[in-house]
Amino acid sequence: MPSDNTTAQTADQTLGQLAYDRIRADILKGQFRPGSPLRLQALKERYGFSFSPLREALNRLQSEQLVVSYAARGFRVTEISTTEMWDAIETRILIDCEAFRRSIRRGDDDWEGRVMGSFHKLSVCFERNLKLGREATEDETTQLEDRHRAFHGALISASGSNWMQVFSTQLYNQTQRYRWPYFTTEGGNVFLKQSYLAEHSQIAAHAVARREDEAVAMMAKGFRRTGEIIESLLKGQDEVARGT
Amino acid sequence: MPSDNTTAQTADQTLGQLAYDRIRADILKGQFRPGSPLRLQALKERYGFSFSPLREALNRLQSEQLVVSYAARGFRVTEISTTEMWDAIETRILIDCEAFRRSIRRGDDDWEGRVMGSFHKLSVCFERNLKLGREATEDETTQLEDRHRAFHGALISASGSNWMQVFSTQLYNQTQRYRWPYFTTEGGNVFLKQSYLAEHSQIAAHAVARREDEAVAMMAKGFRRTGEIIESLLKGQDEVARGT
DNA sequence: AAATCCGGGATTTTCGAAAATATTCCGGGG
DNA sequence: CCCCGGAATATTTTCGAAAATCCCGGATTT
Repeated sequence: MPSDNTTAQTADQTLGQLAYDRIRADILKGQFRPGSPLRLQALKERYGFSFSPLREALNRLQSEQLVVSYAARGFRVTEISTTEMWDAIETRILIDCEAFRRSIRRGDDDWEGRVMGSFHKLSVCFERNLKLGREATEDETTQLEDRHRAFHGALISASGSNWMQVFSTQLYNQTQRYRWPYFTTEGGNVFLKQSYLAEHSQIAAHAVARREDEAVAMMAKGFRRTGEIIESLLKGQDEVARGT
Repeated sequence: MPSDNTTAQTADQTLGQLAYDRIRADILKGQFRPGSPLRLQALKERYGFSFSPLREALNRLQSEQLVVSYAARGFRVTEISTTEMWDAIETRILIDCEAFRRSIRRGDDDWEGRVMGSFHKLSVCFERNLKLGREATEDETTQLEDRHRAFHGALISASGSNWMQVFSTQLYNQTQRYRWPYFTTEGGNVFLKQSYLAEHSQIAAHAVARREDEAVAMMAKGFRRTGEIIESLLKGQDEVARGT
């Protein structure tokens, strides 16, 4: 059922921007299978936008490597693979760690405020989802994911580099594609463990204490650990699928 | 006078792709002043494409930070500034040097072939333009620029990282915006000097000899030197403009 | 049997105009 | 004289349909 866009257009949101936001969110949450075609008719029925704003969105997503386009054959969701994941992770380590290092050197009180503030919000949400006693709803999971993103954004927010910011966001989006499926498995969110929160807490502490090397090393280690966990889960899944 | 697009569409080029290529090339060559609005009517008259392919192109360029869009107020060419330039350069150093290092470690004979081959083509073109005895035409300058780009692409072509490739290209585009104006000044191409060619020659030599640290250090130094030259030229230009 | 060559339907891409939105200009009031 | 509405104009955004292209299946040829 298409949503109602007639009332939208509040503020400065064009339909194209709205379509972009929604399709991107859906790709990041795996609503479209990697590699599957994004047919305009289907998107029109799903979202209620007409072709123009949809194409606008898809073209932007193409530049961000979330979709690929084939001349006169339309768009597809970009494939995922372990190799691609590690490329995104290692490149993110390169970018984020450098941006983090610079932020630790240059960050002022405002930066410290953003780091501790966003950590607090992450922490509160984390504990809340942890104590639910049931599966988290999509909204609850989305909120946690958003706060996690905001925290990492805050860490590097005093780097002074626009480009690192842009690239970091792009890579965060990519890696979210790999993480999200495991937020919503039967056994609950794989990453919803005290050890994860503790790790983030230590990163924040190192950051504001200006322990550059410790902070950066811990960040890199965290990224790699996440990659390893996902890799092992992916592998297990493959074996199940293959019946081995 | 709009160009004739009726015969185009050879191979798998859509009009949108064509528009993207041409507008991007024109932005990189400073055909549109930084900060100036890109009006659809004007673009339509200039290129002969209708709105849809033009918007398609602009949306893609937006994601690459070559244009900025304002909701319901259209698109503008992204501004340039010394700060922005240094951000692009320093970020490119981060990306390209790491990708270069990995290529030096992992590159096989094919990679060496690409490095030496593309250097040769650059070198030939360089010498040719140097001996012209007159101002280079736009085509001659474009050829030199393309081969310079190809050489830097070859250097990092064995990094094994897609993402670094993508980011490197994006940053190369950005920095070209700053370099191109000085390819075509009255006194001739500022960068058309033997010392520049010699530097690139040494980088290639270090690369195939697998002298990792020397190669990478020289690359970083080259990027920074270019930045300094442009900065001083920009400053001088400002003073002229201001009449000091 | 494999390869090639059509049609028909599905899909994307492009167009031109309508709708929505911004910008400019002008006259009136403070 | 300057500031504020408000119509007229310019521009962007969106729509729906036409044109171009692709895809699938069946018939024909080798």
